[in-house]
Amino acid sequence: MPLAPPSSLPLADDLTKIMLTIFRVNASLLDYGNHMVAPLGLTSARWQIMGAMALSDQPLTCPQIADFMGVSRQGAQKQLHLALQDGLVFTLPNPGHERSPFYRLTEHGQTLYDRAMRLQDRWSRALSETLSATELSTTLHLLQTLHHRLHTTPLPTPESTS
Amino acid sequence: MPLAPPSSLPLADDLTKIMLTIFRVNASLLDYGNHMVAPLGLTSARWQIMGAMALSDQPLTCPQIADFMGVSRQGAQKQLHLALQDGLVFTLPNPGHERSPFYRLTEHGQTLYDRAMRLQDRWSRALSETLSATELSTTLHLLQTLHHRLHTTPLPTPESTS
DNA sequence: AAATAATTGACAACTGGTTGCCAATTATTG
DNA sequence: CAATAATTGGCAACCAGTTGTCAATTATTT
Repeated sequence: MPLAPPSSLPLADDLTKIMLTIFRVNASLLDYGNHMVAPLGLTSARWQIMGAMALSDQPLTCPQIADFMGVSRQGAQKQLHLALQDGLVFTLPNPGHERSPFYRLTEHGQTLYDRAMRLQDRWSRALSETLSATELSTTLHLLQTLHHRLHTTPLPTPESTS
Repeated sequence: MPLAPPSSLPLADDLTKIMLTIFRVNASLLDYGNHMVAPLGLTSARWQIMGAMALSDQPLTCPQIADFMGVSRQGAQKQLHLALQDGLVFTLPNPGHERSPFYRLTEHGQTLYDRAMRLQDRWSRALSETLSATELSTTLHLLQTLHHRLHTTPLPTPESTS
């Protein structure tokens, strides 16, 4: 996905440029997200895993959180351990599974999450202020179909010399 | 940047959703890129750094490559060392700087890069086939302005209780 | 009920990126 | 020309994520 070769097809060419821009925007978003919640003592990763618990009415286990975040089980586990250490989260015994407890936000964690959410809200508003509504919804739509297509379009193989 | 809280403003709401989708698409792209070039013995990171050298007519130093990639100097350095070990790249003495050599693709590296480029081209075509041209260009445009706005919109601070 | 399969957490190793510090080189300035 | 500042590479530590292996628990099948 890295660099933009001049393709013959304008469609594919635009798509390649979109890919590259997505990489850059993704990096910027992570970066700015990190800076934004840093004053709260949070990181983007910490914030994100807190979101899984904040948005669920039921207490969640680690694998459930991983699924929700679209991340590996061990990735979620790592962040949960760190969140435990940070006092953002505590465990509840899971009657259905001895070794796999539920995780919930502590009061402190909930407070920090709420403050992070307010920051995100203001940031989003500021950023979206001068953007066109139709462009925004078109973009959202295309990104979603792109995401879907990514999971259904087979990868080209080096063998096939089409 | 993590999760989508119901915002009152539809614009900001869409933007938040776009952010989340960007994260997912970004992850998918990296993932698929890695799978695509894996048969060539490459990774996305290796491929990307090769692109910097392939697309430049002049030989480049590590800091130049880092700039081009939008990555830290040490990040580029790491990949260059690995690319050296892999025989994808070799160094040329830099008359202007004793310790900072030029890097260039080896023949093998160039061959692999060309093959990766052909894969990327076919992949892009396949992916873009059913997408609308206007949606693509609108999306590209919005992502680019978003990227730009990210670097000009100040972060909200926890203090300001707007 | 017992054997087998799937889920789960701990641990370790790895990729890819960051930052910070140091020493060497190069550039700039006085 | 000498002092100082900036650039550069090497090294180490760190963050965030992945995969793989192992043992323990839970689910399923026979």
